[in-house]
Amino acid sequence: MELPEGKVKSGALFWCCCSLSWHAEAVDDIDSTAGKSRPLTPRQRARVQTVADIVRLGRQHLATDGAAALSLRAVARDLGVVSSAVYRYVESRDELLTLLLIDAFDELGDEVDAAVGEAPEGDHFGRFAALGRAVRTWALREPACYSLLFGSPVPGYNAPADRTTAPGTRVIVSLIGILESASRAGCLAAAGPSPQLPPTLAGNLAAIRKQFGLAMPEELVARGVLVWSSLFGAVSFEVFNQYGPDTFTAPAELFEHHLSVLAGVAGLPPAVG
Amino acid sequence: MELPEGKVKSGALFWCCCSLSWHAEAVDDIDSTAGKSRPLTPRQRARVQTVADIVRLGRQHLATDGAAALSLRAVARDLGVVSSAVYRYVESRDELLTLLLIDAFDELGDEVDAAVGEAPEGDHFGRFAALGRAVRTWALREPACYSLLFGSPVPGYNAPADRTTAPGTRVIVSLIGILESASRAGCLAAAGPSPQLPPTLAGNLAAIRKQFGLAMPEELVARGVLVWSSLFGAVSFEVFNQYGPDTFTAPAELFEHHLSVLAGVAGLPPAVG
DNA sequence: GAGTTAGCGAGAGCACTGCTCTCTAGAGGC
DNA sequence: GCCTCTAGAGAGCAGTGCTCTCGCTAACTC
Repeated sequence: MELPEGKVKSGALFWCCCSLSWHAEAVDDIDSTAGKSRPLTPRQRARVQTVADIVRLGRQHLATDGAAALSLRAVARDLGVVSSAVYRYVESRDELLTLLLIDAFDELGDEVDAAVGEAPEGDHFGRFAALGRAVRTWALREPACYSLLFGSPVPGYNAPADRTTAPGTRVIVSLIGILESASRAGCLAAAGPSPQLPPTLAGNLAAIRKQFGLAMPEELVARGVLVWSSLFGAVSFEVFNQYGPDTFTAPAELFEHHLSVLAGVAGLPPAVG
Repeated sequence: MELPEGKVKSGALFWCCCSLSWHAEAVDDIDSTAGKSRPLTPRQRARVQTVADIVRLGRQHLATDGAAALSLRAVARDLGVVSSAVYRYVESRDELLTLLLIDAFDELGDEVDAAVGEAPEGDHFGRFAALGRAVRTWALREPACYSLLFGSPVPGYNAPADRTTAPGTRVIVSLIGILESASRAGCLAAAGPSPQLPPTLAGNLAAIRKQFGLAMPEELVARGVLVWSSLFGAVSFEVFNQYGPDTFTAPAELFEHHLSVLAGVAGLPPAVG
């Protein structure tokens, strides 16, 4: 019934302040009091450490068993503790999934930001390609995390939008930033003919432009959205093995080809001079 | 450990004769003897009917609970039978998943073929768009099946390649057929500049061309693969709710836009005159 | 038609899951 | 040094996949 719920619930291109759950609130309180130069008590330190251990072990299990098979009891065993004890730190299995979701989204976001940041400011294609390669590299390294974020929804699990929307939108925000700065530099123009935009879609795209203060035209925003979903489509096909094992023996070459073509779709010039 | 295994194991663009498993073999034997005009025995008829009922109930549960939560016990309850009884008909939960996988692949393939067949032979864009719309329509109607086929792999489950490869490749085979006939009609040409193909990728694409007897150049085959993964990327984003609920209020319009752009990427002229 | 066989369903059981509850020991805070 | 309060243990409930045995009976064989 609630299977087809997505990970990013309210406005993937929107986000607001994170209101944290009860456990996270506790940590948040700790942090805020720590900000007032009061050090953590030993109990608080132990608690933070234990939650971190649980997330770390959870990620290991996620990598080996997958999201749907993630077992709190197994995590408890690895932690050297009885199963009921972990409920002191994590409200439920879903809460642990949420923590892992945020962890993974942030790791992906960090790696994408770092990769994009390494390319020169004016090399728009280079920054776009760096983003794409960072997504692919992370996805291939962490297939279970990638599945959790971009694969089928975990049955019965609904990600809390207020905690996952911000980390979950970092890649598209970064991509839009790259395209927008190319547009402002006069380096963004659709190669082929552009279809006429129907009114509702045009309105949605106008809202996105307004929200981000974009100078690029709506048609190019629409193409950016297509490139975004196409990028993840290509990565998903590779991570989920949809090509079959023998069809492409050098998948990185195929991906580079796709990146070149997609850059053209987005309106980016193929390379810097 | 075995999570990141895909659904289509050996050569997604290849396929061979299906060798069926023990249960399916039994049914196969029935069919072949039936071919010799010997009617099914009452037991055999009952057996075929029961397996069909199990698959039907399994699909219902798949739709409501998702693949990872698919429970043989629940299916048994709905069948009005104790859980151990269904093991007479289905080897394991994984076997049921395989049956559902094949069922879903075939349903998708049938609907795509029917949609493509309705468009005029020479309307290459129309046939391409019909394929895309059929995939999207089916995916939105059967999100759980779509998740099973194109979402994260089910943990611990490995689809048997010999039984799933043929039904699993029907969409890409259809897409390649559309592009090839456009190419033979002289209606296929890449719009933008084409990147140089590195040797390994060129070799893989040459193998695909040879396998299908394609006249279209390798660069256009590569673009076809990109369009294929992009199509499913767009559908996945919509089915898995990656856009957020409020970003695009008319997702069909967005998809139509994507189809137009993707047709250009593949080298198809936007519409028939 | 009698005898045999094979398939079928029931039921118990094992190991596992998420999660709740109660109880106790002892570390932390005063 | 005392008291509180938290962390962990352990039992228990309801569910899962799957295996095994047992008895019934429909179907096949002679």
